Amino acid sequence: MDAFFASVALLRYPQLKGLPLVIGGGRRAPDDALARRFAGQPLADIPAEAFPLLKDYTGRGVITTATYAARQFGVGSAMGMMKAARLCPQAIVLPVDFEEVRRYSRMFKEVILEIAPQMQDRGVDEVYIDFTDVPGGQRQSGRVLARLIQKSIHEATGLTCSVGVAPNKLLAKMASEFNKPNGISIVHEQDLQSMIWPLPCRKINGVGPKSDLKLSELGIHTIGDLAARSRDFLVDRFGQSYGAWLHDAAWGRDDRPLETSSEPVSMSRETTFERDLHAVHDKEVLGAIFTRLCEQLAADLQRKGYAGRTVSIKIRDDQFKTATRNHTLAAPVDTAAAIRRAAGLALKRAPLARPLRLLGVKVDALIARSALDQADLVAAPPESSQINLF
DNA sequence: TCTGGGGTCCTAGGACCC
DNA sequence: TCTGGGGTCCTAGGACCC
Repeated sequence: MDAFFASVALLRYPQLKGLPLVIGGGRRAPDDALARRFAGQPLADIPAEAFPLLKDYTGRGVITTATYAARQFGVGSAMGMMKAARLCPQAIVLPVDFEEVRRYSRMFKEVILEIAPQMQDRGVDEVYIDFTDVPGGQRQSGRVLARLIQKSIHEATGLTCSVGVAPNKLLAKMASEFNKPNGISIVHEQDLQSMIWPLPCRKINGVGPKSDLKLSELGIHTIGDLAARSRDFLVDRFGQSYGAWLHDAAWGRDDRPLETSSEPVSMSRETTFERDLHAVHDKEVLGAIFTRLCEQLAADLQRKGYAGRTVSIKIRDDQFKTATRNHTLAAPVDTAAAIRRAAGLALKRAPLARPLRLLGVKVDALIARSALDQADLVAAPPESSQINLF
């Protein structure tokens, strides 16, 4: 989906179309005040001048999505809001409306499933679709079906998307980036040299900043450079698994099947504080946050019907150093009290000398509740046995 | 100028078992 | 005398993705 979060916001506030708009910013909801000020009026009647600007933003958030108008100024996903504010102070900021985003996510996926039932979910705004057995899926190398999907999604939601068609997921993902927004791109096996090899290695889904840096230190900048190196060379420097994978990726080889369903492995909740907090000095407020995270996580698990045996905590200090500790139980848990107790044991072993900016709780090794004997779930401990760390 | 939140997968060392 | 090989589980960190 093209600039998904921002596009969803523009459906609500069409008067902002064409203006630089940035979505993100964490808990703070900059349009709360707006909603109060214009209560009772149609949202589309709120003048663009009334919206909050990036230059007035203060906080620790990052950008989730920027509109194409905002991207012209060099701002983009994952950039800190304060940095973005210097690059494009006049951009309008809106928070992510998660409920609305999830609603449109379900809508566009339903449209696709009606047309092509073999679909793999890749998060809120992305899917893989198998065209193979869809009637007409091969016409004009898939262009006809791609166009039908775009048109159907647009009619149902008002949103645009970009489609890449290729022999496998790796190439299709790259192809989908070629012609944004609202584009279609087709990559055939024989296009590898002309369309894929000139691209920077970073364009491979699975090559991030660290590997990209290491590659460029080896003089490998484009995917063609990568393809020119031997498998052994790459295995020697990147390990058996990743090295061999890099080599295959450069040659456009990918035999991963489409996964139409999957079971969750972990669930977590974490929060970055508005100001750094210290384990001793801010004991009470940290303790309250800790308990709240456990309650939210338990609610998530119960709502989705899962329990897990490994409970982890995550902390990040003022120097952005992250540490995790975990505790594995004999039986899976899904209650706030049991999670809090196990997380407390893990937290006791964590380094807590420095001020903290983030605290998180995670449950791993999940098992569907339906697959569990009720008796396997650890009963909530009595109040008196709770460990109060902070 | 600091850098969200929710995930998956991989690596590597150590304990422990046969 | 100086010490196997294989397997599983647990723990911690890290790369990467949306």
